[in-house]
Amino acid sequence: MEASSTWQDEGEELVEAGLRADAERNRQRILVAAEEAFLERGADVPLEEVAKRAKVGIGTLYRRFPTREALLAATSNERFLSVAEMSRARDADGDPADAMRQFLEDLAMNTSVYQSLAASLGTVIQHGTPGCNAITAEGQRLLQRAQEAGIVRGDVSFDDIICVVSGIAIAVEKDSAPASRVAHLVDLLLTGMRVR
Amino acid sequence: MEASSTWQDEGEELVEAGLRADAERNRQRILVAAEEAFLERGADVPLEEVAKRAKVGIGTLYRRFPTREALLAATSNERFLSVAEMSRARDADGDPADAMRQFLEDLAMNTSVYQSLAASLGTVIQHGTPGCNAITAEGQRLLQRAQEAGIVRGDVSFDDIICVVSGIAIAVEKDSAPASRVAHLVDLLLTGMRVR
DNA sequence: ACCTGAACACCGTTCAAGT
DNA sequence: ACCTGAACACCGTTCAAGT
Repeated sequence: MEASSTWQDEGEELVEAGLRADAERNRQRILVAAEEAFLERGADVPLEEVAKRAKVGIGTLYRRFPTREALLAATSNERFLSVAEMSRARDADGDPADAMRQFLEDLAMNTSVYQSLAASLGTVIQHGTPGCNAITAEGQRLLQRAQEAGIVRGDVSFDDIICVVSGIAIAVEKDSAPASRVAHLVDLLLTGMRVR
Repeated sequence: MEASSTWQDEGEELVEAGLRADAERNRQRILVAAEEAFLERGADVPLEEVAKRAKVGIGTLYRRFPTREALLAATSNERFLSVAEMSRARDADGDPADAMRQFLEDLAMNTSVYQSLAASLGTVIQHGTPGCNAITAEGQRLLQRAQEAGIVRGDVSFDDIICVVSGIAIAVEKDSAPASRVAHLVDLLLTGMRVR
């Protein structure tokens, strides 16, 4: 998945290596337009509308983002990066269990920013963007540390967690009080993971 | 949701009341065709193909099943009924915790029979068919008994359960070893619900 | 009351022509 | 190398005409 593309961090922006200047400019405009369109109309918004908002031809959009998931992964990139970073910062001086809880709540909340993004979290998370990689790395790190500390059962995998977080995010998309429901469901999951 | 339609149980078959004989015949053929098509091609199969297999006009399909979810609820009806019935039978002489575990595993497995049915479990379950009602009733009964016995936390709702079961079913749809994974994830959920 | 399928609308995806 | 948008394919949904 996107194995051939490489990424460069330039300050806040994510830039794909080796693109001609005009192509990179178009790419950024597509990302901005997609973010807007996803927020207003959900992850199912017609890609034609994204192209129209970005003022590029539909072919250009397909050239950069061959699938809807690739586009979703790209627009989620910054959000995912910040979730991972906040988690790393928190974990330095806090309780591992609290760090895990907060990480999962953040992930679930950030997976329900667009209507119907949650259903494809499992696919999106494997897209190899820096944000996706950061989430995976941080999640696995927290999981391993918690397991070593005996706080989490040994038979729980990161995959299991992603699956249940998807379920939580799906439920929350249709919910009126997202935040408290997320907290409740994450609590359920955490208790489930804890060794008896 | 289908509030105006009434249902009659006639042996194994579910028959909608007040339909002309030819209409009821068509309805049954749509159900058979839909079941086949969903199994072979997933819950996303074009409705035109279902109509073609049933040898009815597409308009007839829309007349009986105004939405895809209504059709999914109808084809899932027998499966859901049998899940609820098996659960009731089991519960009579067994351990309440085991009854709950088996019920959740059955529900998750039967929610992943068609590719991409799981994503709409939350919507489908509210469709008022006998099967959906039976699942809801049985689930709530098991939950209440388990809570009264102090086996399950008091702050868990049936909604919470449906949500996590959806997540499990979604994960399992894409999985190669469904049965064992379902068991593992249900175990996680159950431990989560248990009072500490 | 019910059935049919043509007609319309909408969206995804490709690709020939152009810079 | 990159962009464009017409063209094609496909699917959902409605509705006038028919039994």
